[in-house]
Amino acid sequence: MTQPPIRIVLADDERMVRTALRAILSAEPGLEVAGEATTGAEAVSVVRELRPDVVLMDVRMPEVDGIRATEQIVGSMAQPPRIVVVTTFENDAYVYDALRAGASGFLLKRSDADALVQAVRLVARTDTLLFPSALRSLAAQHARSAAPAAPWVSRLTGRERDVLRHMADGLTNAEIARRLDVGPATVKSHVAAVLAKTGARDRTQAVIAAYEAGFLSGR
Amino acid sequence: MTQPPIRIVLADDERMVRTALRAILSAEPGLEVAGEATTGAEAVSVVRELRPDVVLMDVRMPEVDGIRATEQIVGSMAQPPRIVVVTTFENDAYVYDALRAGASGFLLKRSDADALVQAVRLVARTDTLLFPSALRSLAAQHARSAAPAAPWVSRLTGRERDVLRHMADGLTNAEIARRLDVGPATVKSHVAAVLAKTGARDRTQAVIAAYEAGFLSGR
DNA sequence: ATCCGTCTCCGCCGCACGGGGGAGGGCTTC
DNA sequence: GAAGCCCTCCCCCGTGCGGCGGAGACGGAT
Repeated sequence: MTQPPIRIVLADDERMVRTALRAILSAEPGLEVAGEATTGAEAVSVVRELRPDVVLMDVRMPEVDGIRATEQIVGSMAQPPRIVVVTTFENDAYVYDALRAGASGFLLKRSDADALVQAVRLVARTDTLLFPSALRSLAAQHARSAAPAAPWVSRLTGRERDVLRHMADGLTNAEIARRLDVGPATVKSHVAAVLAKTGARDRTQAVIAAYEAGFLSGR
Repeated sequence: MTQPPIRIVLADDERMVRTALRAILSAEPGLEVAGEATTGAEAVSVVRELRPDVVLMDVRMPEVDGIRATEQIVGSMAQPPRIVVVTTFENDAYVYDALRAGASGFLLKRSDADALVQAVRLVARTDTLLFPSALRSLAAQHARSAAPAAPWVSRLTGRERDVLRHMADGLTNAEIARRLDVGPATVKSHVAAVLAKTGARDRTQAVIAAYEAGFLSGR
């Protein structure tokens, strides 16, 4: 029943945090802290060298952040370790980005010692609580529409948004005019403004921009 | 340091599975199997009555399946329990549907006792390993594009797919012709075919259809 | 040997679209 | 009260687009 210990690398720029994590994890039978890193870049090289089973990765780190480091590790190793991203807030953006980058799990800094240990043990096993394969594509898909939060969207006037939404429903200018109860010429003006602001050449490109920017999020 | 036990409800139509789960969980200090259910409908009423902390929910169950039961529980209770969906395969569809329904985690049936216990403990804590709030919207978003798998897509010929992809990049017929190294008239023919098969009136509607059908999944 | 689907291309026609430029009324801002 | 922004609407013009009908060439299926 004796198994090889779960080897862990800690990546966090604050010494206090690393010390605390190490203290908790080292006390656990079957867990072993193999190494530490204080920057994202260092994390990548340390992980590549030590080939641990699990990496506890802070999001905020100098130079290269945790997300990017995760990306590089997952992208460059044949059998990358499970990476648990440690974060302070339940910030949505972080979650999506980290999933897309290849993280296997999340841990909030306010979690207690028990949760930490359990999370590490769990994520070290291959197929327990959810994700990698399934969520990877899901996150990738979501990233496209939620990531940039396009700049031009905020520059559209209210009417222009109305018109763009109807354009994205595949309506002609005349149809939009009827829906909005205005003249066709008015719609043309709004369409022209939308094209200018989105940088689109024609209505098709404008609709594409709307989709890519997640402009249609509210249906 | 003594905390109230984590109360669990098991929902699975196979007695063997329930017995096994109960044996494992009951042996653990701090865990308590509060009740069982053998159908989705029964699961809903049992959970509503017992108000457990965690529900282990099988996907395949007579009458109402686990996904639907999860939906009903999460949708009808002010403070719904954490629901862990138990599944045999890493079937993508199940994962997405379950997330959308409000499940908090996943467990494969082949998981060992240890993983089971850890998963339950973990998911019982409020904010440890990821999800609910964050993944809910993510899953909802994904559902739209992954659900139907439009019928017309399979009817497109290879060339028509090429053309549609370029249409969805916002190119004109002339530009597509250059990219594909064919005459403009040829592209027109393909575009006409695409419009007919997608039921679109113009290229804009065709592009919309492509997006809605998740036709652009591969970039 | 025949048929059918696919890919390739042709002409003609009508129209919705988009570009350019302008104009008036209503609103807030300063 | 002048300046700006937004919404509304007008004309003219060129053209990309889509509908219609047709055709030749290649391949696989029967």
